Amino acid sequence: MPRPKGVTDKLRDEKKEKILTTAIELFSNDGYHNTTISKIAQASGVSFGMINYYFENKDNLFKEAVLIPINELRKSYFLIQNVDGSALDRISEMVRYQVREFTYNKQKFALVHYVLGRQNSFPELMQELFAFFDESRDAVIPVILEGQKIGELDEVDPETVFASYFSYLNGIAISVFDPPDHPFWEQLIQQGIHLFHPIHPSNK
Amino acid sequence: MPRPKGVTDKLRDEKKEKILTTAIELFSNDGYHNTTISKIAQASGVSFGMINYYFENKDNLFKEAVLIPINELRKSYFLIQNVDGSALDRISEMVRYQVREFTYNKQKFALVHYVLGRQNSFPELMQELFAFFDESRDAVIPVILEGQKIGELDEVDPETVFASYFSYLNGIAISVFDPPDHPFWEQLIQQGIHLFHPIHPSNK
Amino acid sequence: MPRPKGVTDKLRDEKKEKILTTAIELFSNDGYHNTTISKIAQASGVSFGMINYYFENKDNLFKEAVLIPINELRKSYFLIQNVDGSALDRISEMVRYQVREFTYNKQKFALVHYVLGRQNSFPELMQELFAFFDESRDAVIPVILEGQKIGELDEVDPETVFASYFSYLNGIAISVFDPPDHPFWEQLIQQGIHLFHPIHPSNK
Amino acid sequence: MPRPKGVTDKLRDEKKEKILTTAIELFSNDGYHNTTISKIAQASGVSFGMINYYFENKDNLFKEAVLIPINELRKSYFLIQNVDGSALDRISEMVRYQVREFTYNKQKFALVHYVLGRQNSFPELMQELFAFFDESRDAVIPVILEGQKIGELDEVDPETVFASYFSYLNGIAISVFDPPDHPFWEQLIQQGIHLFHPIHPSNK
DNA sequence: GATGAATGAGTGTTCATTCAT
DNA sequence: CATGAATGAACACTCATTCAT
Repeated sequence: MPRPKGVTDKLRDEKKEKILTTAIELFSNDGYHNTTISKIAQASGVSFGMINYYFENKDNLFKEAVLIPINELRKSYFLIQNVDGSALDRISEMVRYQVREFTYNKQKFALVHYVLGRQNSFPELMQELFAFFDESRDAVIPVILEGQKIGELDEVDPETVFASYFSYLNGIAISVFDPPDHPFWEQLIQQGIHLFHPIHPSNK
Repeated sequence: MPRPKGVTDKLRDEKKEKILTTAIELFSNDGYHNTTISKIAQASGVSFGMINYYFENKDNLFKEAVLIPINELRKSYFLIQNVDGSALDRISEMVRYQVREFTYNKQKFALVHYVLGRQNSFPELMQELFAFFDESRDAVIPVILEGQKIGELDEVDPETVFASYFSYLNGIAISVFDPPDHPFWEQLIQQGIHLFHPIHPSNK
Repeated sequence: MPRPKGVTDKLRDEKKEKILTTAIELFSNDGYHNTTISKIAQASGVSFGMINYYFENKDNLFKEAVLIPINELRKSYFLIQNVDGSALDRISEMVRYQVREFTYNKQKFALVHYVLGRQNSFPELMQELFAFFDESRDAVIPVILEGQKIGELDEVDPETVFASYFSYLNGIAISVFDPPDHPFWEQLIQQGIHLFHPIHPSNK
Repeated sequence: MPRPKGVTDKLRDEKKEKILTTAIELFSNDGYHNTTISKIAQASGVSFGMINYYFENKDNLFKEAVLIPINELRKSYFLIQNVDGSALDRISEMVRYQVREFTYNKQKFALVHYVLGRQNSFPELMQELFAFFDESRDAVIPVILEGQKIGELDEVDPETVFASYFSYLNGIAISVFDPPDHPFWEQLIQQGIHLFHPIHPSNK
């Protein structure tokens, strides 16, 4: 008697999940080519035939794997919309949250940077990343404008502010190696906020 | 009659040079594994066998190739020491120069970021990069301190300032895609300087 | 209440039948290796697992599939024994019938020729084909002898005549590509009869 | 010092030749899929890497292999044009030569029949085979017409005669298994000639 | 009986490395 | 020095077969 549909689906999803988690880890540590399908299979406790069974081929697996951190990042940008407080408060909250995210999940985002560095090899994923950038910008710029209006932020071109912050985030992800809870990160958070040109009370 | 020693050496160096230039281009465009030795041979007009003759093996070639942009970056940081003007002037000059460098030679630095993303695969190069970071910091921090002393810069921890600027530079290299001469870059330069906390005359 | 034996058997046979029909089509169009079990399953609307359940393994399925056209051919040769008319009439009838068969079912016989071309791979099926040849010869030669006796056919070695006709049939099956109802086929039928050396009235 | 060009080329051609001969044998005995590249490599005393080096991929090797017997057949048809004697003499000579060829090189032609049976899989080779059929027809039909004109042959549609002879040849290649020098072949040659409708002296 | 998930042997292909010339 | 032919390890992918449910 064949397994009932629901059970199969759940098993399937759990297994896919496990494979993807492992794949993200290996792909970001070792790169696309040094990560073989059988390594992923072994590390995720699945027979290597199943990888192709679930993901069709290695490229597909890679794409699905990269989309996961991209979508997590995606969510993080919208945090700014669902938080109480003034514009600057919300920006600070977002920066703090994202820097932490990037810190604690360095590896995961390494995968995104891998794609950024191999634009020619993954055009579809690049599209996804561009779309992600646009969405993020559209989420953040209104808050910047609001902050400038109420005098919390200096009037600097919001596009520039956002692009520089976005770059900064990516930059610390690839070039800072301090361990997650090091106090240094708090200072990097402050520098991130600083890119938004907050007006200090004493300067008002 | 054998060629005089000097002439042979020069030929040899020119050929190595040519191979390395080509290798940097291919490695950064296509990644380590998609760049085959025979592609490099063909693109640099050198016979296939010579590449191994000159560089021992592919890994060596890659390492030598990556060291070139690293060393160019290295030089660029010391610019700050050989320029006239106040601390802030020198910092501004350096930021402007480096942002331009990163912009015009995006590809070349992509190679460095490739290594940053593959720490496990290239431990020796990582050492090189860490050393480079330290040297750069040691070159820039005295100028920051000087600027703070003479009241050009707000007193923010210099280590933090440098690390954030360094990250910012890398970040724009991987995530900004505007063409080199786009006016947007000027604004990104300003944001770079802003990370050093210059005190605006009006605030003084 | 279990199904009555007869009903189950019938279902089973219908399913096997359906699988075999599909298998013949796919095997002859695409060859043994390009025809996968799951393609057969899908095309015949049977679940993947059932194919192995019914046929044990792929090789068995192939063998059973090839036997079907062989047995159809087998029947066609005996037609000659159950037809009225003179020896030449019966030969003519057989040739016409068989050429048509080969024409209309080119695909089906392609499977037999596939085996003929892969003798080493299917020794058992080759035995079957040799047996078939012998049976066919034994059915046809008496009629040839009869025709020669009554002066309808020239006295040529009946073994030779049969072997050449048999080859001719196979030959047109693999090398003539005109569509089934093309008038050209009638002329090929005449050439088939000609191999039996009929004595034309005018020559008598 | 690199090998002189001529020497390399000769070595290369000899090796390609050896590989092709082996490939023809294996492909015709075992079919496309049961013949692995490493089997070919082993049987021809070449490292398996060389096969891809010389032939790019398995498909190409197969194509080159099939073209060899096709081109040999091609030549054999033109024999008819370069032989002395009456039309019937020349036809007889051709039939004898070709039947022998097919007999002695059964294996080699099996490859051609393999392609004939897998039309969908090898469309380019099918084009080649159709072209070959047309060329052969164009070589033989004038001789048939000549024979009919001078009263050596009965006036039967030359297209039909040629097509039936062509089929006959292919048919004996796939369905007659007597060893090459068996006297039976002589009789099969006679049946081949018979398809051209020679007028026997006694009937004239 | 019936299903399709799971397994892993087998193959084509790529490519770094070696080495004869 | 220079060349490119030769080798074979390594990998992605396919698919027949098994078997739990």
